Amino acid sequence: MAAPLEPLADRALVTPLLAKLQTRARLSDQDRDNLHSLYADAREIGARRSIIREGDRPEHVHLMVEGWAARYKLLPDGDRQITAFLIPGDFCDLHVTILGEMDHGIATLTRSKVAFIARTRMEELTERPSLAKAFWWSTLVDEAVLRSWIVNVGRRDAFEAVGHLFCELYVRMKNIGLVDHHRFELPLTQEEIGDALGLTSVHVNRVLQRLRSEDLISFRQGLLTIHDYRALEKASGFNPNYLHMDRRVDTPTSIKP
Amino acid sequence: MAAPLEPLADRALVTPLLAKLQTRARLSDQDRDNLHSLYADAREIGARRSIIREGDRPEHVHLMVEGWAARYKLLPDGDRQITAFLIPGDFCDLHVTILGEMDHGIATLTRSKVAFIARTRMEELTERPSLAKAFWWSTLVDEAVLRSWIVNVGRRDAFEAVGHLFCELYVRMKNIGLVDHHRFELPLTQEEIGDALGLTSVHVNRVLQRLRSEDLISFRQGLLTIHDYRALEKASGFNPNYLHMDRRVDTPTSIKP
DNA sequence: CATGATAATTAACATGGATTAGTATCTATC
DNA sequence: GATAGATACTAATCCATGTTAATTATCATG
Repeated sequence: MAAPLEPLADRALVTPLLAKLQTRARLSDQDRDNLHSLYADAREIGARRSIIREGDRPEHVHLMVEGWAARYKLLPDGDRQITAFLIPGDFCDLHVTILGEMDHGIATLTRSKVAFIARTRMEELTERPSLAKAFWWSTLVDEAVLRSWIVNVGRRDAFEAVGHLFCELYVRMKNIGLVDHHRFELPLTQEEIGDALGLTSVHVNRVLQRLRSEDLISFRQGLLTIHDYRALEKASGFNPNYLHMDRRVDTPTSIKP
Repeated sequence: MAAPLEPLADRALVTPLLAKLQTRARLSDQDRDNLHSLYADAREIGARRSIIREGDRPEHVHLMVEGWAARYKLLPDGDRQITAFLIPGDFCDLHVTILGEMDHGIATLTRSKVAFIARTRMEELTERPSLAKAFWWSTLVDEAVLRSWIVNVGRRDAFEAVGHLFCELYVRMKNIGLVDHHRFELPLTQEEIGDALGLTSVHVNRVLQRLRSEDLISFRQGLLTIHDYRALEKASGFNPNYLHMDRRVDTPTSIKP
């Protein structure tokens, strides 16, 4: 339960999780209080640290508060395939209660803040239909993103795939208020980008050069600027419909991180 | 509501849906009756017919009763990426109520029987916690399968990818009682296999030849026989853990289709 | 500021799978 | 059982991406 005397200021605060869930769901003040209470046990985790491993049966649900993490699977030969990038407001393992055992691992990419939420607390929350529905929506969008990644890896060439990934991350980051003037933190190495798209870091490098030479982006020191979003969208065949946000991407939002 | 005088014989019948959901969930007789009632409005659909298209806001949830279908996305250049094969017992679009608009299409591959279920009926059913949980489990497994496909397309070579797909379909078909002596109906053209794995039909053909020449499979006239499952599993790096079935794959089951 | 660690870049070469263009075989239909 | 349309199979060529490895840039830190 949330503390009884939650200050109003806290209610005004829009966390990434809240921003994300409000994309589609209408949430009451009490829903918001409940969501804020999830941050109670937020822990700092260093960069490149494991959050959960394949085979684990974790006691907690994990929620990204700050920083980036990746969901990945390892192959027998040591290759790694990243299947999702997790940004603030994303749950790492909403499902683990039902599936039992993790079939993949999750690790931070940057120094992060991760909220640990007891499974029972999660179950309490999902008894509220509004929150259950909001979480359900969020899971379904995750699924739609996975489908889109299959297309990216299966049918787009490297140039399109990188462009598409950048468009997706731009929209997702914008949705939680973390884009400023077409610019956002993208703390990924070229190898990590390659591990997400089934490419080598060498080839990712080639593609990035081309994206820069065509004046579509700047990308240095973990900051990505998209100079011409429409052109990038077109060059990569990006259509944001699968992210299921009603808001127009270009509408400025007043979300504060 | 199920008919009040459902004959007992019907209760004994194990449909693919029931077989699948019982993999993990314990279901009461009433749950089963409710599930059987979903088949009330089952319609025949010819091969290669659209079930839903991208952009649709369907009135019904669709459930595969017989036959095969595919979930796919089309690219601007006309390329197609299949993101899932749907077999009996699979829901096509459990999510559409919440996401609103389809971000991909679904079409039959063979002549099929598809149950049409009113959205309101679905909502009634999910008020039963046992069924809500069973559906939730099924959605999460679908998500795990998507992750696995990303690995398949992103990191495995064509030979491994085809082998991996065959292993997955073998386990899924076995789970709903449609495998007989390591042999099951796989009514996919080489082009459809390619569209699922990001390969051309020409290359799929080469891979199939190799799988045959290594005595791993037979595949003709829509029937796949896996001669050496363990070897195929090994050659393709298949690990069934992501399908989250407790049952051992090799345990014979008594399910009748 | 020297030291190492990590990441980005470049280059030379190798290759898996695409492309194209067939031929052969199957299946359905009249 | 003749015909047409799908599907399966084969072969030659090409290119996007992988591989390997060396060089440079960037970053953290004692």
